Amino acid sequence: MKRITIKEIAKKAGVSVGTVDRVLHDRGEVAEKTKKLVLKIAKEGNYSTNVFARNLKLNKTYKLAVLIPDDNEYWRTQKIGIERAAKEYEHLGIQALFYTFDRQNLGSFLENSDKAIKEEPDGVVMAPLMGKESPTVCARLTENDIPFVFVDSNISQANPLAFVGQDTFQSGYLSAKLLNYGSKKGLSTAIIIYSDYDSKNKTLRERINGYKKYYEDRDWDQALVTEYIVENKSFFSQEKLKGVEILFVPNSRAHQVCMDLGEGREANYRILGYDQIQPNVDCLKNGSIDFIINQNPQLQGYLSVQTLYKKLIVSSDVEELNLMPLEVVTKENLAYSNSSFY
Amino acid sequence: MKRITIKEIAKKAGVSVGTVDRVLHDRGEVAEKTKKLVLKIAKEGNYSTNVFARNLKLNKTYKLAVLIPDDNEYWRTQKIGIERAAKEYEHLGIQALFYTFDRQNLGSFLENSDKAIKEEPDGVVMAPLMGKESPTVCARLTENDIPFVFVDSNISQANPLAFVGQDTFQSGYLSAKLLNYGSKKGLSTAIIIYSDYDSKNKTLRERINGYKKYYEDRDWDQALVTEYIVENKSFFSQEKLKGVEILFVPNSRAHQVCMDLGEGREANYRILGYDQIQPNVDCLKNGSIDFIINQNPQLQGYLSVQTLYKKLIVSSDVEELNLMPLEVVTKENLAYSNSSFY
DNA sequence: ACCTTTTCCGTTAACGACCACGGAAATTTA
DNA sequence: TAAATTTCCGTGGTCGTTAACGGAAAAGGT
Repeated sequence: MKRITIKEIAKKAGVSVGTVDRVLHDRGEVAEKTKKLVLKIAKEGNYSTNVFARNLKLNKTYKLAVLIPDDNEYWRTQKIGIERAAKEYEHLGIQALFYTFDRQNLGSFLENSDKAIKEEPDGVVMAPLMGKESPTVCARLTENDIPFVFVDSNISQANPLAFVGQDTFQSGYLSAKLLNYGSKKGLSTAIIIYSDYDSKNKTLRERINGYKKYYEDRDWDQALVTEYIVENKSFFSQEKLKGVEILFVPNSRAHQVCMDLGEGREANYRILGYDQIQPNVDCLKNGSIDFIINQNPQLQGYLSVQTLYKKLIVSSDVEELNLMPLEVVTKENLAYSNSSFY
Repeated sequence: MKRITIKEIAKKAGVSVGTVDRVLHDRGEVAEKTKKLVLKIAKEGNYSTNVFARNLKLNKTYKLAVLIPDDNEYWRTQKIGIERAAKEYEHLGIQALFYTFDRQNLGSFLENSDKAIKEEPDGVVMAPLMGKESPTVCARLTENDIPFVFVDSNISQANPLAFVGQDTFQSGYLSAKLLNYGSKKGLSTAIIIYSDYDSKNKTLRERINGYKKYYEDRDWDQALVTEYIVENKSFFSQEKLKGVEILFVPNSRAHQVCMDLGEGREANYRILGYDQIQPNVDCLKNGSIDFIINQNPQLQGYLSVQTLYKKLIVSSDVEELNLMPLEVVTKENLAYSNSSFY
């Protein structure tokens, strides 16, 4: 079905292309009557702007500000995905500018977000990790009509253009299923949380809740699952893990657990952790970790840019919710979830 | 970094844009000396064609011929992915034309592929399921300079633009890991193959090989794994499955196995199958199937079109190997691998 | 009635690539 | 040497959209 062009609309409406353009862009200076006529004809003719002509004329480079941390492999992988997309869309006018911040340092977040906004970007990719301050930044973006996409974490009230990430609660639920496979009454579980910044994380909480819900749904003894806040490795030399069969590590520190356990003791437990980072991969390979749930950080980064590309350049509708699959990584499918981008 | 335009090249070289254009398109009618000069300047200026200007001028709709089966939910889901991508890229000039064929009927494949090629498509998405005849079709496409992308199965010798699918061998290997979780010496396994057309499948064979390799790598007793060709449900009333702990169904028929077992007997086995089709999903939900390995058919379809879009319209490099993750689906992450596109 | 302001609309020149057309200069042929 | 080719190259129009600019007509002001 052929689309009508501005010129054709102009002819049908008996006006000039300038007028049609003013109507379609709501630039004013056109009588109500002609406006209605033009809109009617445009609709009937199935008008949609010609992406090629539009961008050729505008000849614009779209600046995307990327507001994420850069302090570990997970975020560096996100960055790689973003850079990959940016490169791919480079000659279509996409340009990514990074404003990496330090999660421990609120000032660094505020400073960088401020710098980012001052640059007047056309779109923003951000990780809304700062519970209180992120909404403020989003408010400023909304005010300036700058579309923004969340990666990793979501704050749906902030009304982002899209969210790219994972369902954390469900990932905990799935973890319980995997780890308890073959058991009829549930296995004794220690949830290991190192007492660093990650322990206050909202994501962490939801994963744990998901895990516990699995036991609840099966009427298994809730006492089987215990949370431990670990200060240092001396924890593991105590007798706390006696009788425990499962170690559930709801963040990327599973490799740390293996190391701190020492002396091949990790073979006594079923262990599941998060994020396919190198130290975890090593543990998967040598068999000390059984499962890793991967969040596909590279794909997240890639999709966040792709979403903004679609919005800004192609002006097409975008998926508001891009949930990454709960990707189960084991020693056996490691190579493939690694080599494959998707 | 700004890219040089044709006009700028012309100016620098002291020739007209027409000449530059002839050089860049190798249309001849230009002296060797000027040709070299133009190419040098183009290279130095980091020239690449402006996608917007190019497509505006050409104003072309690219016909993509899609040569796949349509006989089950898996392929219909592939089709949905393709349609989704086609719709998304519609106003960029992409148009998908379907030539669905019947896998049982060689004539239908030949007829449809012939029809497809006669339409002179700009690109082709195909499932090379016909071992002997697919290469012939590919040869014709190569002859006519029509790029083609394989989905689901690969024949790398045919030199496709890209392959979108899964690593079948590894998926079998992973299946063995999941099903034997918690066991130290391997569990007794029956591989169930219904004696229909699927049984001759190459994909099927590779999955089984992967499964067996897992036992081999662990020095488990190979006799633990037995293949059964099943004619009909009477098989299950015999005593063949006595002592068997695992049922590995290397295709999408796991639901059939559950049904044919009957009387809740499926609860006695650990069962894994392939493809997240509705009957399998139902079995996952009621707990009769433990794991499904999903091949992400919708994503496959989507990516195959996206690949051709990149090649034809954006003229960018494309990923030659797009391996889908070995997505493990359980009752617990079902909703999410369902609702999520990626 | 005349001047000023506002409202409304048409004209036009890009954006970069593409290619048909024609024509000058160089080369070959008669 | 003139005519006929061949080689090589420039011109100009087009794709659809955008937006600056200017101008006519209508409305308002004195």
